Amino acid sequence: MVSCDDMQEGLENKTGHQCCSKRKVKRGLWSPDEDEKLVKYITTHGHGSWSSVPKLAGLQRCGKSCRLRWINYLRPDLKRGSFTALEESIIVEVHRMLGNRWAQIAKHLPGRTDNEVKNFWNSCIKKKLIAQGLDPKTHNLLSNNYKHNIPDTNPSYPPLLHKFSSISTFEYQNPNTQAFLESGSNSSIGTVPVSSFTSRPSEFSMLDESCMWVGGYEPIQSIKLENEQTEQQ
DNA sequence: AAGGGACACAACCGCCCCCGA
DNA sequence: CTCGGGGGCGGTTGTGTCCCT
Repeated sequence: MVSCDDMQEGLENKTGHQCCSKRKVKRGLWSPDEDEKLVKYITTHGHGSWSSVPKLAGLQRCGKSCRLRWINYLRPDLKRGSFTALEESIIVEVHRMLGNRWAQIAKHLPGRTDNEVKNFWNSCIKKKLIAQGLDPKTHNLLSNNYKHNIPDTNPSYPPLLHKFSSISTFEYQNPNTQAFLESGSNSSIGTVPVSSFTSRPSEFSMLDESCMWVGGYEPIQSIKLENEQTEQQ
């Protein structure tokens, strides 16, 4: 049996990152002791240059490995646990607009990492979309021939969308906020500046000018909605 | 109880971009 | 302008766990 470290020893100077090519680095799962060292160092000093973190923190790891461990697992502001229906709907909607730009998508989900979103997409959402007869890449309908081979195993899909039966007022600090209007099962039918948003669509989602999701969490703008309800599309 | 398939999640790889020398 | 290093990102693989047979 060849251990990961043994294999790595042979490969060390051929592959891997340049930042760790000069040092013997450990790979694989992080031990609680390593986690503790990394957390202790970063909370005390900040990460600064990641390439120097392992040395200064007393770790035999690559700087990139430290960065990844911190960002994906050790960061104190991480939200653990299952994705909520709202988070899922945000992922689907943003993915439809941006594609596989996981880091961008993750920015719409405070406390979630790009890796987490990517894993959730690949292990869960992708299958749900396919089961619904939707192409997970384009979000368009798949061909009938393809759909016929897909079992109807996910009657609960599509994900929950916020549905507003009426809108009384919008109060925006930022007039550039965009509303992405939805109509039935169609994709977004257009974007309009919210300041001129006078119709009352039953379903919509909004992004501000920096593409931050407005409806998903603590709103940037003050939005007053009447008769808000959440239901299956 | 054992084994093997499915699944979720952690971690790594390799490429690209940016920035400073 | 060019080059090299650092960091960010998406794709992929590895590993542990659960569940079914």
